[in-house]
Amino acid sequence: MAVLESAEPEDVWERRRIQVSLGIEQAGLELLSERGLDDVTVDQIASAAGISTRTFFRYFRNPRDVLTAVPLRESRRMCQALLARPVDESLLDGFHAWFRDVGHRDLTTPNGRLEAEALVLWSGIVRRAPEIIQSESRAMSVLSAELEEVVRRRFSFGAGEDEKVGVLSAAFAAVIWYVYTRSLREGDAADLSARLDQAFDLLGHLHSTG
Amino acid sequence: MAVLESAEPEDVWERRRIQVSLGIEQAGLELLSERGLDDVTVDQIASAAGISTRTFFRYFRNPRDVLTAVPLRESRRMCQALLARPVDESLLDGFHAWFRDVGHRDLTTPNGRLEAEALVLWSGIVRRAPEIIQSESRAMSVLSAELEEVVRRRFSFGAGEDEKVGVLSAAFAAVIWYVYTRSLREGDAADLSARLDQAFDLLGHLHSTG
DNA sequence: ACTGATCTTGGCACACTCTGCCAACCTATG
DNA sequence: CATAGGTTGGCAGAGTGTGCCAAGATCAGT
Repeated sequence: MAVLESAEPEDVWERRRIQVSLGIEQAGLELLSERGLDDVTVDQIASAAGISTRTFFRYFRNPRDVLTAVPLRESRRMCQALLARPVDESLLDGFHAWFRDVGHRDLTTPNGRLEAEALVLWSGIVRRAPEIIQSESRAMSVLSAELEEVVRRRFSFGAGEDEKVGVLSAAFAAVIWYVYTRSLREGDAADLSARLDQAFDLLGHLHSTG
Repeated sequence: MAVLESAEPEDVWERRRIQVSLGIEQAGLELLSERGLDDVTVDQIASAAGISTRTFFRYFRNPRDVLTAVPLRESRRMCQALLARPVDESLLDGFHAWFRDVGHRDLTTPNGRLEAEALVLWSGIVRRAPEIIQSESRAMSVLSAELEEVVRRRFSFGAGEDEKVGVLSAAFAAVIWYVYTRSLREGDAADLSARLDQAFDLLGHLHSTG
């Protein structure tokens, strides 16, 4: 399965910014992973990434945003992947495909490797400190907004149905996020697929349960 | 010694803390309302509330948390109200009742008035700066957790069905939050009820839409 | 190459955030 | 009052975050 490649930046400046950003992310995630969110300073991340403190703040607002950058990127990628899939495929199958392929991402490029490693580090941090999930819920909020375009197409909603699209996207995002983070805490990768099925089945039969 | 006072409504220290907290909230919300989140310092809130900066940090971590305290309290109250309702009532009817009664809260007590005023100020702030909603999404995450007890009872879920409870609570919280904040931005109070009906109807017929 | 337009960077100054510590103070209860 | 349990304000100090500016990188067009 072809992995979505971020548009090749023609611009040298853009490429450099991505490079620096990923460097900060890697250094930051490693520090966060070994010391915890409250015991890592910006100075530490900056010097580990080989940049000045001043420059750190040009890329991230604080160490927590380094953490949140990971689910934010995953959300964006997932929605892009969903948009590239056939519109008559069920949304659930789309999610299945994404979570199945997530381990198969393109590791031949340096950035691909860095992003894969970032996801692993993020997962470990969240697994060891589940209370962080709440502060990461901004990512779910963004996922909800990004899902709207996907939902609009899959369900063939028209122009005047923005609110329906929003409601469904919010519900899907919440369920996806809940199941994903719960699997992270107490399951293995294989669980995720079954849990997703169960969750969507439950949601799809709401009329009969209450 | 610490056994007998459990029946006591509130001891003096607790009452005082609530008083101070509401004072900070009121002063903070007024400042946030007129100046915006980025132009209010802790010093300003503290002196407006008549306390020291040091004391502010004993009640809130930062000005933003003053804002988030409002939806957090509303969530808690709503879940408490839902738990007090008949278990055979539909959840949607429970929500309707809550949002209908929210304007009828007890204004005969000083704290009741302060809380009502806080909600009005919060609504105004969110309406004028909708981008704040994302940072308030932590409140939705908490709502999801608090709804679990309600969902467990309403749907008569058993001991081994925690994940189902979590999924439904997450979905309901997301939908409630979406509809509520959307109504806030572009509707009037009467809209909320109809929008809720529409949203739950949509959710209840997921099996037929996709 | 040279020049200028454009962009990024690091260092500095400065205001603000947040916590540990401690002496002072309030409120019971005996 | 004496004592215990609790809250408060001030202060020191580390850390956060931004405006500003000089220095350096990149890449036209000349």
